[in-house]
Amino acid sequence: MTSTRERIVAATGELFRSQGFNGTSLKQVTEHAGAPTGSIYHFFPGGKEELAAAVLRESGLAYQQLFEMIADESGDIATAMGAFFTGAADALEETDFIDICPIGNVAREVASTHESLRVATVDVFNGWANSIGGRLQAAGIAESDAEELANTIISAIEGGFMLARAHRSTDGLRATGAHVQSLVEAAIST
Amino acid sequence: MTSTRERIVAATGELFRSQGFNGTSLKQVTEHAGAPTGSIYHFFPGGKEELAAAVLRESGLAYQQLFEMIADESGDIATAMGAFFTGAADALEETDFIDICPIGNVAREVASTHESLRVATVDVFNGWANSIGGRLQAAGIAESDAEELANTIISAIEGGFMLARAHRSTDGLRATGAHVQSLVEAAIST
DNA sequence: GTCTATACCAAGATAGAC
DNA sequence: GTCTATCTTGGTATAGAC
Repeated sequence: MTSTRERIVAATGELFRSQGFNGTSLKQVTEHAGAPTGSIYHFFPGGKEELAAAVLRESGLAYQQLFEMIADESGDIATAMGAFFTGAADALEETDFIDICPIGNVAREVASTHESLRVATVDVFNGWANSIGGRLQAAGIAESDAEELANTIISAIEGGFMLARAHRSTDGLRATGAHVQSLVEAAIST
Repeated sequence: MTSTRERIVAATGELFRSQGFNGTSLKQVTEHAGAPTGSIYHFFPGGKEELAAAVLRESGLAYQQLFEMIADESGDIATAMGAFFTGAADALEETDFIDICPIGNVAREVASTHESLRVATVDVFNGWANSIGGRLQAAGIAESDAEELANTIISAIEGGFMLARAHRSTDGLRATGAHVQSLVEAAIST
């Protein structure tokens, strides 16, 4: 029993994963969501841009919660990061290399063209950085170092997703996960 | 005295940097290049997709040559990587955050939708990986380790570009450059 | 709040004169 | 090989009945 709004947001997120922002038409959204054209403008009067902002913020939060869950289960942050990469790699393989962060897919498309969406992606990235950075600080890393390391980790994740989708292989992504894990371990032990 | 073909490719590359593949229209290309519509189809009978493939391959090669030049000047590969990140960060700031790798901009847009362009991005990434990996091997790192590290470096570069454009700040990119440099130093010293 | 029809415009691509 | 005019399609967005 999902609401029309939820179906529209979910369908847009899925399409963003495989086609990005400019590559996704609202017609495709309505078809996948099983909703009429008018519903998009009923729930999102600002049209495509407002819909996209909602998709970015909501799926960004979902990924953050996923990370928090993995971090809670893993005990220490270094192995948690490794587990996050492994889980993402598995998900990619299982979905023929499309089930991947829609935020990163859209971020470079809109950074210079849609200011409201650029801001939405930054807000999401900052939320992730706070989440990861907090865990790093809890492991004994100084605040400014933790912040920088968190940003590097996010860079490696998003860049790793890019290479994995291009190569249609997760080998590099898994190796990058191991590199990130060792980087975190080194930062904690110093 | 640039040829029409060169102007078209250059204009498309610039537009890809700020708007990506789907966000760039052929009309914009002709306007920026000062060329008529027909010229695009004269030089690139395959239309937008063939033009894009040429842009990706040619600018990919240009970045590879830029890296080789920096690596030659820097002496050791670890400081070369740091210099590459710093140079990219400077270029970003000087151009209001648009002068950035068009390949990475386009890669995630086309990976699941335009097979010929996906292949073009992979070829470019492999060229970079060989270039960086060769330098790492020359510094004494084993072949398979060098290959994996090269891919992680490329991930960090492309992901770092993404965050820098979203944040409109190069602080994170510079910090990531330092992290990459230390990762390379650690790999060499073991 | 749901749905259909449609307005309006920009996209990629093509034809054919020069 | 250059350029203009145009075809066709598909895009976003809106109007208005129900």
